Amino acid sequence: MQRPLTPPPPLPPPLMALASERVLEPDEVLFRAAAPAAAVFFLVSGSLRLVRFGQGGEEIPIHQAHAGEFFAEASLHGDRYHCTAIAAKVSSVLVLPADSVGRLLEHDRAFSGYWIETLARQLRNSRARVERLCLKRASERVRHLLLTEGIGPKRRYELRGSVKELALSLGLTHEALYRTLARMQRTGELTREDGALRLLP
Amino acid sequence: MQRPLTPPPPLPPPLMALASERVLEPDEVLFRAAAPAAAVFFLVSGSLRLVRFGQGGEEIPIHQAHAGEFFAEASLHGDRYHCTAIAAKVSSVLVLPADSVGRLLEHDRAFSGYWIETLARQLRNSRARVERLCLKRASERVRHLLLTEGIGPKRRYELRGSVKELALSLGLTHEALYRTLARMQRTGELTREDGALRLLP
DNA sequence: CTCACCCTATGATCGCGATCACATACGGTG
DNA sequence: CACCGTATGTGATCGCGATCATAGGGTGAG
Repeated sequence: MQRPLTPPPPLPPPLMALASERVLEPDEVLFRAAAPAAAVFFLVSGSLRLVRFGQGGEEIPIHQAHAGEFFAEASLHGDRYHCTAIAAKVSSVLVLPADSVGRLLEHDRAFSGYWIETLARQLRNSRARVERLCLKRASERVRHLLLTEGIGPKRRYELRGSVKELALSLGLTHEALYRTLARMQRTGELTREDGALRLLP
Repeated sequence: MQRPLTPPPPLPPPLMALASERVLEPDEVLFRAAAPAAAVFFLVSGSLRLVRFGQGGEEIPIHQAHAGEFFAEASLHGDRYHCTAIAAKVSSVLVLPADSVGRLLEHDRAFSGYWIETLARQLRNSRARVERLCLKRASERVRHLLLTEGIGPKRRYELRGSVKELALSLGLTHEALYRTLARMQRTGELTREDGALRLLP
């Protein structure tokens, strides 16, 4: 049972004033690549896949959005979405019209500061992921994940969603990740308890 | 002879007013991880490696900064550098004290808009790189690079720096990249002319 | 010039992760 | 209840990229 019950952080009131909520069913498409970029979104609950389609029509996963995250922030500066957003489960999103948010950015100094911090945090996360994906061995990627995202001296990492999803975000197949986790447990580098990973040495 | 002679884009005047220039010799360290984050930087010419050090003391490359890019933008929000910056060749950087830039962000609306666009562009680039690194095969990464970064219908990609550096940023060894480029040329997917790659689909 | 150094490039081998296959457990649905 | 879909594992095999080795070429220093 996956019920963390962590409410997403509240948004600034001026932003909430622009928002309308939309509930998505699994596999429902929120927007499609190349469609006019009309809005920025905030995921209240559930999760979405942001994907592109390869020349063979296969899905290329770009990002997995989790509760409490903005996505499609590029709508503020580009005029087209560059990926397709598909709900992975029942999800609730806040729709924030791009033009309204743009006006808010220009006139509300506190909000532009908030937005800069949001972008900077996402940039940090994305850079950390690049660093992780440049590591060659699966065990190194897992260790890096725990070292950079883990909490406390034991580097506890609560995994949101399934191990399969984690494997995807680590650039591994789920088989490779299962095996790597099992091997790291056997060698005593790692423990798993309910839905969390923890480093030992 | 690697002399693109593309001058970096000019910075906004209020930012230039805060800047002081510093010239680095090859292998000179600009800042070290965990040192107090005193400044944001802009690379005028040359290139730098942003690295961390693994538990074995080996360099883990995080980013290669090129002329015309900001780096260590996180200095505005964190109080420590989270990586070490080392000049890869003779380089010229603009030093932008974090507290001054922070004040500028609070008071200069045009500049905060500029900064938001800068962060958003970097976030897009970083996300594209994540997407690229999640591809399994080397040829797919090269194709993805040309499709997303290439210019014009022929997807021309001018490579800045050496093939070895490109291999690093693609998460490959240089041997693998050399071989992949050679194979793609043999199969007619790709051409190389002086310092550029071009797709031939 | 010679020498040192690095980039470029390719060959040979190895190991890790991808891939295919299969078993089990769990949760929801009719 | 039976049935289905999905997540969780594990085994067997294969292919690709990592790794080690080697060689030519270009450049700068002395």
